[in-house]
Amino acid sequence: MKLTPAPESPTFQHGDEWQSVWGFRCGVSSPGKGKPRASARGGFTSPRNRKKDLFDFPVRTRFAPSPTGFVHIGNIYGAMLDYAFAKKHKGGFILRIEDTDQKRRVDEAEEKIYQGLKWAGLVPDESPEHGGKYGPYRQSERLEIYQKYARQLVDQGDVYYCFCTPKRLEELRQEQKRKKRLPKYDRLCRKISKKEAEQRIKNGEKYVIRMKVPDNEKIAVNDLLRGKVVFESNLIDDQVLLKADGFPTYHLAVVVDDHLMKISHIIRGEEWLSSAPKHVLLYRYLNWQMPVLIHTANLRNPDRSKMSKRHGHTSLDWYIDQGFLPEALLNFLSLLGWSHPEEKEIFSFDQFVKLFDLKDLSPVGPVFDLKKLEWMNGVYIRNKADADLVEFLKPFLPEVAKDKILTAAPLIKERIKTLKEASEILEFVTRKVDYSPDLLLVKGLTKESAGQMLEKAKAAVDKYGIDVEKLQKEFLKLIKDNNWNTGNFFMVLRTAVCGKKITPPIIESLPLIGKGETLSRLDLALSKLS
RNA sequence: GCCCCUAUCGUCUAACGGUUAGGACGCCACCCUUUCAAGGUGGAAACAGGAGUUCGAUUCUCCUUAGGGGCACCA
Repeated sequence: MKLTPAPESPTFQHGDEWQSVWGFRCGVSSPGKGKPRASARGGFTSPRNRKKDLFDFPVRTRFAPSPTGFVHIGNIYGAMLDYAFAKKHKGGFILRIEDTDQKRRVDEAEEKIYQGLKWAGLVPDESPEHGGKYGPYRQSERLEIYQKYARQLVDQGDVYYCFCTPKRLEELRQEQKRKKRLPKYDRLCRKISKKEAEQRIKNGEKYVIRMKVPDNEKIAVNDLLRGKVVFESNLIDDQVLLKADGFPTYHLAVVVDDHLMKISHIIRGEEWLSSAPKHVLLYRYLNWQMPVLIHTANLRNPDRSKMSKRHGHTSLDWYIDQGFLPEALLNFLSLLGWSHPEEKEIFSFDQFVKLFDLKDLSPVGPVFDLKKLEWMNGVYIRNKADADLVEFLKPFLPEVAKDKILTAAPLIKERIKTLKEASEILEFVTRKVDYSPDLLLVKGLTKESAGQMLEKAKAAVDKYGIDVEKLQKEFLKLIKDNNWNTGNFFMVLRTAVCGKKITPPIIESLPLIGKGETLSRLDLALSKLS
């Protein structure tokens, strides 16, 4: 059995740096130091001990989503890693639209991707929108390119024409499934001579192009996180590369594009690891240098399944609508599979870019913990200057005037975890919240005593207007003079004015309502008591 | 069915053969306090199991178990 060596990654500096640059050595086991698990598999250097990263070629990463619908939070996670790694090395971050599946294409999806990236601040250097020297960046616009390489592979004899109908393939699969065998193409058309195949094509027969996968080989994939992963070629299907509609499949397109676009590091989800040997084969057939491959763990639902709509909130839009701040979301996401060297939890994205390294990523799929995200978002909200916070708050408080939002900002920033919560906590500002009279009878107060408190509070407001400092003094005096319970007094006032027991500090909230409305609400409360 | 990946508190993670296994979210208690928060202090909470290797394994190897991913003319 022949062993196919793991293809080498792009040019590297020779000598000692090699290992530290790539974080692994191809096919050489590394004794001694290194992340234990990894060193046994391929010899990682220790992230903490590693030398400076030295690249003698520009780092270029790509985010390559399919425009099939909404932007998934996992998309943002992946794009963030791409962006951070590229920027850390002063390299390029490329957006490529993988729209080779006509059936699944959704028109608005591409626009959503641009918006999502913009919101998150992960703006690509090259994209269909921005252009760039390696375009077009939409795969549907690169058809001739794929066809050209498909032709080359035909000429080299590394691929073959296949005329099997989808129906036959389906039946084949069913049969294999029934026999509990590996579902795999039976290579029927591999026997057809090139001449015959070309004749049949001339006759107008529909065909696809499949790659010839060699027998009895071990195909090694070098993954930056997992070291060398070896696959049996016998278990790999003769993958379709060019579909009957002339579009490439992912496997052809991704290899051709990553090479032509000079992508140095392919960062993609772990679901691609199984098809990586196919790509290794294609790089070999095309005689191209293999980029660095890294398969990152997918985000998980609390039940550990791949994060999906069924269980939680996966759409970026949901997070935006809830009022999560982009910097909070990125900070949270950066802590999935990675940790700050000083164990910090809160740090800027710039810090992350500086400290992040692909090699330090954990191969384990992290559960997305919304509670922690909420906490972190709260931290970011609290840390924002009031004037800045106002801008973020405005869309969530369409009925509240800007100056009132500014007044409210310091009162609510310690009480909300998402911007959306502001609308609930400030509900009393724009409307009289209805409540039951019982609510005014705090801790066994009688109607009379509660009424007395409100009468005197009203008199104070009437006299001093909404002057926070004066009211503060006056209310405390009233409490002392009348020998009231401090908590009770403020709670009665709070309920009367806001209609609920949970509000920002009550005196400071009065300016949000104004004198006239405050008096009117106190009157309403008094009438509820009589 | 087959292939591949993975395994530290409930969750996110630190640990690179020798630690009272550290931090964060969440949870509980107390303090502060006009409610709620925020803040402060403290607490409960983990090395999946079994064999090796070693003077010594959370850490290295193997097996088991469990979880995840993949096996399309989808990406």
